[in-house]
Amino acid sequence: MGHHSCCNQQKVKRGLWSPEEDEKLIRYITTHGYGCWSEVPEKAGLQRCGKSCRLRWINYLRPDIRRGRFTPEEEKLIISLHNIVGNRWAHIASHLPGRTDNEIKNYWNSWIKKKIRKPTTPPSTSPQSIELVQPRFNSVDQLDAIINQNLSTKPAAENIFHTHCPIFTFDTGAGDSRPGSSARDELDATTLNSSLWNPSQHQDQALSPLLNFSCGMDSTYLPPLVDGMGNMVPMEAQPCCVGDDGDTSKECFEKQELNEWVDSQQYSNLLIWDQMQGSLGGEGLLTATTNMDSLVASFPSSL
DNA sequence: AATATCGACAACCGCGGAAAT
DNA sequence: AATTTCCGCGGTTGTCGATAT
Repeated sequence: MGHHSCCNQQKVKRGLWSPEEDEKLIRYITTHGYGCWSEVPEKAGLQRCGKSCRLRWINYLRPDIRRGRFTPEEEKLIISLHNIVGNRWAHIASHLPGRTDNEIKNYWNSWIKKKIRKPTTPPSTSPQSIELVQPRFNSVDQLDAIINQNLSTKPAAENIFHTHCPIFTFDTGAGDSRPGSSARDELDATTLNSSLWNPSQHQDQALSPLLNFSCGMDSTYLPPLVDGMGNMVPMEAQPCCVGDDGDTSKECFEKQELNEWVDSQQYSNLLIWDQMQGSLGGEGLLTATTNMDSLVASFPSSL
């Protein structure tokens, strides 16, 4: 009974690692590599269970670990990813080189505490980073459900970026989506700028599709436009999710540009949600979701 | 000045599923 | 084919110096 625990040896040390233990583990892993954690303790001369060794190496000792405070870019990415995939820390960490799931999880939890501590903080005094996590339009639960369902029905999908469901944000034109700006330049440099998707078709810059998670992101976060065989898949043959970064989208919405754009698209499925409150304090689409809700509600349950 | 609380970080635990036997 | 072992993940607790009471 209870023998399934990994730490059932007689002499198992627990708690914080000493420098000597670190030394032993580093020496062993750097010379032998790792493949079987369960045999590491014995071979490295450590009174630990393999699980503890793995954790220590992955989260602290491995050479390519990245330390220090999160950069603003990393924070934004964490928030954006969490908005979509929730508490999938390992998945989020996979998009932040050198960061571990544990670190991100700790960071998020302490952040949430901060947020809960002062639920009614005046905007003038609240840090911007806290404003950024103010979500989002009221059907986000539906969004999560749809995305989760989509993930679970695609066996090869490791994460959302490896599904056949591209996710885009579009900026509404106040800033980086202007022609010649960095975001547009970045867009043009990606595979999105192909015969399948021509940004120049969208003369209204307010509706130009951008990379995931607002402006300035690395192109590696682009969802693939290939199927499982490596063949290009026409955009209109794929389900598509579109998000907005929120800065000036209310204005866009009021001008009906968004609805017109949506109507003009040929995606088999189109989902729109408000990704986060804009950095400029814009109210985003979450304040005008009449069409959002109907869009979501009209989704085929198979998606 | 002593103690309680906080916050950032480190580590542990059980679980589900993969891999091995 | 069934059972055991192992691995990775996410929730949770532990540690300890800093800060507040």
